[in-house]
Amino acid sequence: MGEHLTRGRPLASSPEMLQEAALELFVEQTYAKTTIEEITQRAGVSRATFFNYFPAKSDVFWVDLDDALRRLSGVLGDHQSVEKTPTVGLLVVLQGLCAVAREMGEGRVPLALTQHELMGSVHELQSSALTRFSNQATIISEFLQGFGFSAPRARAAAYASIATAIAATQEWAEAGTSRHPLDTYLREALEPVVQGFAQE
Amino acid sequence: MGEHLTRGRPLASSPEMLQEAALELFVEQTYAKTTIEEITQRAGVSRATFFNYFPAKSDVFWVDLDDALRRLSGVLGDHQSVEKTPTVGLLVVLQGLCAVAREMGEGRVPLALTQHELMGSVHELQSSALTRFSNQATIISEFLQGFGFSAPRARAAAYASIATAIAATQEWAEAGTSRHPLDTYLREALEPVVQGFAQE
DNA sequence: AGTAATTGTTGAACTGAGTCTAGTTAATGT
DNA sequence: ACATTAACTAGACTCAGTTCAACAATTACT
Repeated sequence: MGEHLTRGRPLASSPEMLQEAALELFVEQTYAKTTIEEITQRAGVSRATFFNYFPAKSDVFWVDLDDALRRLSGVLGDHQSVEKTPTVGLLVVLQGLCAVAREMGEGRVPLALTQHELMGSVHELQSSALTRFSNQATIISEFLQGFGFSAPRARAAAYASIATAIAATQEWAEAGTSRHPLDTYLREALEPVVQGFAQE
Repeated sequence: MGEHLTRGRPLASSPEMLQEAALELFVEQTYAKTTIEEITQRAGVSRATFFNYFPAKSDVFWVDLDDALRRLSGVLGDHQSVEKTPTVGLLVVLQGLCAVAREMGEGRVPLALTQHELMGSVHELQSSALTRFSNQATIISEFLQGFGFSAPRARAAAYASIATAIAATQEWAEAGTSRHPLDTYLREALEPVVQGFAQE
């Protein structure tokens, strides 16, 4: 009995536990004033252990969004379409974004989206945000190259799509609770980008 | 004699001096391994003084680009056009970007552009990059609102334009020395964005 | 049962950015 | 001279993130 699924000493915590502890503290006393020490104390582990679960304090901010972005990558990776034209590529990206956005509406909404004002003030969050942008851009850019985009144009289209999606998401976040679902905002904002990069 | 233009103790250094010292060190031993202590030592002032000239170490990386961005803001701010339509607004932004890019070709090229690989690895640079993005986005967004864009669409267009300009600039930087001027890259990359957001 | 291998936890020391403050220095103005 | 202004400096401090060696808890093998 007591058989674990893995070898070695079992984990004393989990990303979820740490995230929960962190979120409570962020709410109580803001992100900036919360130290890793406090987070790990509340979760019942030591400071050093934090870094077994997250590479940086800012990453607890992104757990849910990172999930969503992984799902998006999955959707794009799995996609099998007959017609490999630029237009189709762009539409698949748009559909993927919207699908992920819709799923999110049902589950919990990433902190990174609800608290996006913090991006303006907290350096660590800015840094971690750009990392996400960059990673997604690479994925989408490679995806689009599979649909006949040249490398430069794929990069441009990927950057534009993500940036526009962020703009839309910020509008959505700022609109408060009484608003349309996120994917409506995404579709409306991205329409010109898809149009523009589809031509020719 | 010896009259200064200002009261009080005269400055012992300047942003340019510090930038120069910093650049030498960055080249000699990389950005990450260069400490503020070393930079100020080479410039002949104390560590604390560094923060009289720059809010953060990463800012020495941006001096030239910040200049360029200020010129862009100037161009947009000064602009007086008869026709205040969305299309014109977008074209003015594009022209502004290209003008600034052309001027840059003649002067010194910002470190932030030539060393953009570093953005991938150095947290502080990522953070400072996003700050610039955000500031420019606000400026361009407000500018576009003056041309009949709704606030959400202005934000989307601003984000898309800047992101695409960055994509183009990265292509240009990676193309090495034998390449077309930057503004050619910008025009080509931004054409779809302008097209897309110009349509009604 | 004993022991090796594996994996996670912990404390401790360290680096370096950024903040803050109290005290000093060099200029101008009166 | 002396007051005022503004910059410089040294030092202490906080905290994120890194590194490492010691230790603890589990499974696997014999």
